[in-house]
Amino acid sequence: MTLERYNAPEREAHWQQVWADRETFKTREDASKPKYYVLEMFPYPSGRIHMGHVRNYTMGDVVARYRRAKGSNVLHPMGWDAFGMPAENAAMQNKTHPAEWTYANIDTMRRQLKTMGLSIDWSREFATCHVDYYRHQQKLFVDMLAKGLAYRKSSKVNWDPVDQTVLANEQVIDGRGWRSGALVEQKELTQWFFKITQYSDDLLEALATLDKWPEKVRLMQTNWIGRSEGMQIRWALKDAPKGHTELEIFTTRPDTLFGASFMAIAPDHPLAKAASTSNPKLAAFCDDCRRMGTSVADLESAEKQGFDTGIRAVHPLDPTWTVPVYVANFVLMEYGTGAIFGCPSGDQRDLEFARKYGLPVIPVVMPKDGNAETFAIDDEAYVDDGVMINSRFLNGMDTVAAFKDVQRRLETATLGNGPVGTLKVQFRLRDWGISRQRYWGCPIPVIHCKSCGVVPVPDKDLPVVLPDDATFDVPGNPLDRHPTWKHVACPKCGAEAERETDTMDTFVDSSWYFVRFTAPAAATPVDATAAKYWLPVDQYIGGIEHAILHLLYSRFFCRAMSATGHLALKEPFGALFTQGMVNHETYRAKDGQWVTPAEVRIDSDASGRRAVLIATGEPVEIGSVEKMSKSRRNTVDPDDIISQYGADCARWFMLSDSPPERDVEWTEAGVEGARRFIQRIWRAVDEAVAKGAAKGTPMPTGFGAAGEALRRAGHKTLEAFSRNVENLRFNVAVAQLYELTSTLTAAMGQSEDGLPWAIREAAELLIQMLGPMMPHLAEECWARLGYNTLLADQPWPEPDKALLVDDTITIAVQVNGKRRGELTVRREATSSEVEAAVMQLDGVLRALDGKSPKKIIVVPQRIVNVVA
RNA sequence: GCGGACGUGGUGGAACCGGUAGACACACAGGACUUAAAAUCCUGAGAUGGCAACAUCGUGCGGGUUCGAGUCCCGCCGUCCGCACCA
Repeated sequence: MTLERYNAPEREAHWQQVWADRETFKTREDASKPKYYVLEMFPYPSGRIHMGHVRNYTMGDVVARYRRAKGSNVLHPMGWDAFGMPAENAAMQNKTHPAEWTYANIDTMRRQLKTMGLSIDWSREFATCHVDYYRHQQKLFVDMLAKGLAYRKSSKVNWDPVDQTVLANEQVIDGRGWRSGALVEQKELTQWFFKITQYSDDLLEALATLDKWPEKVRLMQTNWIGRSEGMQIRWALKDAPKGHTELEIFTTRPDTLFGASFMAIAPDHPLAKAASTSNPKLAAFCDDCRRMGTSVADLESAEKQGFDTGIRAVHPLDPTWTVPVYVANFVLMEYGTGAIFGCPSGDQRDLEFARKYGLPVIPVVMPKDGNAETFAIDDEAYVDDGVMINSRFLNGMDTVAAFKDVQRRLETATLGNGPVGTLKVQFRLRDWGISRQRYWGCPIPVIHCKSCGVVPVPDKDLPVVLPDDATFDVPGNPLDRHPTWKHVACPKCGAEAERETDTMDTFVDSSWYFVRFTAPAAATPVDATAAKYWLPVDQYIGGIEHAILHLLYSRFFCRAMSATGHLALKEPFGALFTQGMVNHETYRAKDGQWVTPAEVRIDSDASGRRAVLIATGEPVEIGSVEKMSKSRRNTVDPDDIISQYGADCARWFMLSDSPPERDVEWTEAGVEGARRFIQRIWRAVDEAVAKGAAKGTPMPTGFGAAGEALRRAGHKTLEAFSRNVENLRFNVAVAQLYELTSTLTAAMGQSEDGLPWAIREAAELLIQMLGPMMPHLAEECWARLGYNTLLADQPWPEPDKALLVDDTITIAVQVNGKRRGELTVRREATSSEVEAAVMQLDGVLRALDGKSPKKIIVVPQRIVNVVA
């Protein structure tokens, strides 16, 4: 055979050029077609693309190309999540500018992505660090401010006293700053927040409508929002500082009120602060508690600690009963009212606290089948529902009835200015703090004026542009220390004023980029017509690591943008798919150093696999399979793979074997397998051109057995493949193409009237199905099959329904549930026909051993079970 | 601690709604072609016993429902993930 091997790198460059020249993937608004918006989470321009990107964008590209062929008008854009800390860190280390570093990375990564042959409309590309993007984000901010969706409040930050800078949580390692190693302190700063809690209920309830999201993600968001129903109850205080006549707490268990033995308030609670002024020991205790907060690591093991304030609280259901008020380290100011009542018998934390400080433990709920005389609490609280005991008028009720009874009594009782207790829904969700004391982010467009206060930058003065000439040689916020940038006149009164020097969290940038893609050049943040046509995103694909924050913030932004008139949409992503990670074996040399896969050669035989260093032949230890990471040096550079084997090979491997939601292990052997398959397709098409009918030959009137079988295989594969791609079951779809290829190859070894036509048909179907997965090879084969059109422009073939159902079928025959043979019958065979045929089978007769069957269960077209 | 997912050959994984377990691929073994190798093609293979036909066992473990269970139910064991003092 003189057929040359398919030269992937060379042909891939060719087809990428053809697509670019013809603007094949440029999206045009076309109301005559149904729209389909496919989006993969846009990358952070960290330097180079990695295999995770390759997997993510391959999956998205299969969907995009498939939908396009199916007749949808597809939007498949790409951009850059380009603001963020790494650029600023790089600037400090390398004495460059964050913009320079970022744009250089974008150029590299764009070039890399283009070698993947993605069907992306590159004309819509943008980077969030460009003023043409963030100017619109500033407009959104100003509008949210006007609507009360953005506000300022005092909040704690991690403060590095040596570097004099604010640290993100991930920059705090074991309670110390990641650069300076100094002990991190908590510092109060006034910061900007988005009022996401305004939509707590809506964000929670709308999860039910997202039926094309993974159950896991919806559950994670449900837990994150954390809705709980309970009561807010006010207790009168005795011996309290002036002005503190009562204490309000939140509880989900008002039914256990008679089990109360103490009150506990957060160290930051106003009552704690008031009591501290006259009590130095208490003040010292509160300070201790605050320091504990910094080292999140040992929070888990932190012991319950409390301090008796001397204040007493009056039980709301018995004015003669008082309990002590403690400050406790486990009560959070941010949740509920920052105060609780302690019921040790019904809550494990309260129990530990009570045991430590010798407080009473009164059992108030026992299991339904419990004995009130003997039921006691030892070292485990009883937290389940049950029957009330030791609770006066509640005794004998179940917990639900007791809740209602207490609610009725507290709502009618009054204290001070209103009812003692009110029904209340609490959420775990907190407002979203967006202030970052950094340079490389979207400036928050407000001005602080001594007389006018916080003044939003007027629309006519937008955008607030980052100054190019910031310095990065010392820690701290470059915007704040810039000599001129922050000094401006107040837009209201004209007096000297200062710009806000905080920039926005980069999660803000990624909370609406998918909207901007629908009209990336619009003069306003959103083009209403384009947004209405394209949104919501039909299929969003990305990593599970964004299951909570990014997706929740984007859902919030849709609501906020709708409230400010920019959008009319609640949910941004109709369907979500979370893909697994790319893993690789790890290798360690004798000296314990990690070794990269590129430096290692694997030899394997029946006795196992061994790894050696290519350079020296020295043996290398094969370690566990881990997520690709720089620290373990088990990464494979997509550039190397693509330049050596081609993009199609990398794409095909990513889609094969592992289900897309699960982790995939990148292996050299697997890549070799993909490469072999590419050559196999190449040869098969060559053979099909030689042995198949000429292009455009009319269909023969009849086919022999081989032709008929090949046609059925082709159409059945088409039907199943399409279904699997639609359900993103790429690994199964891939297996089907392997199978069809084998069937086609085998058929070409035969000869029969009509078979050449069937061969051409099967080859064409195979190539068309291959199109979304290995687009370059498919174009090449399409041309070889005699077409001068682009495969990328071909409509998706429709299976011939008549070929999907067989006239005769083979079904399994069981005796007592054990398979004893099989039976080939007409598809429409009646149960009695099947029964009769079954009783002729050797295997059945042998298994029956002369006995006659009790009954025969016939499941049409499925199975027969003879019960003896 | 709470919540969730998963557990199938040597490996990755298939198996629609409860109906022939192991598709497809990798690795392996044998064969063909070749002076040889590479490449390619063909064949084999869950385990045990048997020359074979075939039989028995087999989807983490133990029970259950069913004519029939990888799939459904109950109880364990293991692995992974998320949240974590949320009152």
